Amino acid sequence: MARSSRKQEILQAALGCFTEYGVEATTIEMIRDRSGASIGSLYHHFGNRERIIAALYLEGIGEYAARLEAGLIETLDAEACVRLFVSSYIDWVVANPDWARFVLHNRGRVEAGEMGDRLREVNQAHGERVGAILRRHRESGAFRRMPSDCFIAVVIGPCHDMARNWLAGRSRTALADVRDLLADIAWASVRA
Amino acid sequence: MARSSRKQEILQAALGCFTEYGVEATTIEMIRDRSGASIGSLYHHFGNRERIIAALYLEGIGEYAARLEAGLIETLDAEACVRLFVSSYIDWVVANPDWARFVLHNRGRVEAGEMGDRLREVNQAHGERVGAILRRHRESGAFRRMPSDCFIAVVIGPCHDMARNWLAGRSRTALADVRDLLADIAWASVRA
DNA sequence: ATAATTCTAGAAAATTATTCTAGTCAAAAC
DNA sequence: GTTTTGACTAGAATAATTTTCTAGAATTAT
Repeated sequence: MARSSRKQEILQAALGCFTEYGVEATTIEMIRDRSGASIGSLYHHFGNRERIIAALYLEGIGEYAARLEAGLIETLDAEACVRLFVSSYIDWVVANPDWARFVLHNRGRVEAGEMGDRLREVNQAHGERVGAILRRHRESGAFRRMPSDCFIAVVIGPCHDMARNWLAGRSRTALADVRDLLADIAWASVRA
Repeated sequence: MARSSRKQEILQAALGCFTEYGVEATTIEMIRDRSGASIGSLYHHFGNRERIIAALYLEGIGEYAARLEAGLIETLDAEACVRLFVSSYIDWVVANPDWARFVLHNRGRVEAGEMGDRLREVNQAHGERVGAILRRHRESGAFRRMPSDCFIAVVIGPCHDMARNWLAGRSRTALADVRDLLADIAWASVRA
């Protein structure tokens, strides 16, 4: 067995349980069962239940953030930049629905817990890198003037809501089908 | 002691604990302590921990939904209607921050749990009443054509994100100060 | 080969949630 | 005015779940 594969097996088992039964309702025993690991192994790798949740969360947003930043670096045009925000988010959700659902519903839990500081660090670092890229466009006058908090919320907020509904099976519209519409609206909302 | 005041005391105590320590970390014992109730009383009123969470959630969205619907009934103009969505949401969050934070972060938990069906019923009924009001405007051509799922997400999504950030103390901008800006953007995003 | 380290195992202990029995209290029925 | 009924409270007992702990297997480094 490859090194630390057990750790990944546990995380995958946990995500499976969380998706199927909800985070609250899954017990350590269920994760142990599905992963084939022992209690000892589980606690060796993660220390406690909460850190399993936090690890899954951090890995999820990490992958998405990396993708977004990689794309942004190559994108010089303000409009393309805004559209990339929308489309890379939608693409990630469509490609990783279980992970996306978990991440969308558990930020508060992780932030309130012992890994909260760690998460805030990671988010802040990511936010600053993205912010630096956006600042160029803002200063060049490509965007309507508004607080930067608002800018992010306006661009990605509709995607979050739409994804949440789609992931919960509440949406009659396929998420992938509204990618371009949401990108249009996002750009129209923030252009100068 | 007025009838069923104990029940409300327990709910308030629970919300206090959830705000202070997070939902995961608060135990029945902590709620018992803060409310002054006994274990027996707690279980008499709610049956289990999850139903305390669900009751708090349902009461929270209920109050907000009632306010919104009351406003919508008196609003005949399409633009005013969209602005009302934004402003009544922001006003509610500013007036009830703890409750708003709890509701924003625990929808998934309640939906996944035993009260999930009940919540979906309530949400669907609310959605249909609101949808009926919006349909008039849509059919009169006041709105840009888009799936109704998208419409809601575009109007209220930025508010959700902004509120989430503000409630978590991540926002430098006061939420009340961007109410009109968000309403402007919402209307610009959905007008024909 | 052997020492060091990481990892796995599962029983034992601790913590937390829930059930259960025994009541109190206030109002309705008689 | 007492009895009865049902809602409510109490806390001990029980059950479920998480966490700790000790021992040993597997892997890596020396």
